Amino acid sequence: MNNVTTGSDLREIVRILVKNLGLLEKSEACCCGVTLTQCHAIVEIGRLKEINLNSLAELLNLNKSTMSRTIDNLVNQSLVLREVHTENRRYIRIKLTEKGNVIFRGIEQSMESYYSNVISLVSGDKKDQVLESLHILVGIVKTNKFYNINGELKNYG
Amino acid sequence: MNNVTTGSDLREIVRILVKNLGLLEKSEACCCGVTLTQCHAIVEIGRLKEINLNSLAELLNLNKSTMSRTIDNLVNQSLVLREVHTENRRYIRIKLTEKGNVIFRGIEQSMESYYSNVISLVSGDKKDQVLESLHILVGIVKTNKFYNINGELKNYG
DNA sequence: AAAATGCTGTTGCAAATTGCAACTGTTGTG
DNA sequence: CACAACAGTTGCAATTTGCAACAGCATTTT
Repeated sequence: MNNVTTGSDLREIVRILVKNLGLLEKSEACCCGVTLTQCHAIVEIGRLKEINLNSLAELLNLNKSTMSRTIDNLVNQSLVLREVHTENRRYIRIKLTEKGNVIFRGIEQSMESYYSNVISLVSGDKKDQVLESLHILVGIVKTNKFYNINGELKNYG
Repeated sequence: MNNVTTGSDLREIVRILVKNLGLLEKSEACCCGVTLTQCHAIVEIGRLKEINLNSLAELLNLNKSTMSRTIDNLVNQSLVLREVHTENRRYIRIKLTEKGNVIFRGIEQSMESYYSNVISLVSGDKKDQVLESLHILVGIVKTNKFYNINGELKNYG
């Protein structure tokens, strides 16, 4: 496997990965009676234990109005608690309810189980290599900038 | 980097990859005045030169009604040609117009350029390893099945 | 040949998602 | 105190999406 002169190979395999994992996430969301965005929100809130609206919107790359309504829905489903921050009343604290936590742990567990399975299918002598490679890619992708067709700079920090 | 006992690491880095690359795709779409779905459609049509509606819908994991309307929009933008298949008049042939091809080539080129850049940032002695690793993962992910929280089997063929 | 079945694609409809802009209420600054 | 800046919410309109019913064509059955 030599002479990597273009990005085509890389693009192709990343395409497949993203597509399959996108489907996986979608399925993961549907199974709990929440939408994909709601699912992402639950995971982020669950990980951070508590967050405010703007931060969550930024994390999920959504408009704050969209985020606000998404939280509405999660509150209505009793999955999320929204309370005014006592020290600065402009902010709200968004947390998971116990019911929300159940969903969250369920998602985490089945994701963990899925990825464990994937790793277990990598032959033993390649596991470290695979993980290292992904780390390398993440390091690059996280800090890399992207120029689109129109020459506009898109930054993905 | 040893003792990979769980899928957590893998999940985390894949998460970041998918998130960043999702953004990339989104940006790529917006820049041409087409939506994300339309952009995906253009790429698939461009690659296959010609395709029918159901196949395209399956490829993009969309309902055929959604697909039909997406094609409507692309036809209205003069990016896509829709004509009845002469041999079997149930089918339609979906192709790119010359204008659509310009967009298509633009997308392909800037994607290629982006991924070339990523690959070029991988240190020389790791390039082969990184590509091999991704191939390994794709092989697994493509054929792997996934059980969600409810124990329902989700198949990603 | 006629009828029945199955397939491809389209449309009516309703629900959900999303972003922009304007707004309310809160905090910090000059 | 007035004013600007900020966090979040809501009105609105556009878009997207899937389900179900439908029309047209092709293949199979009778």
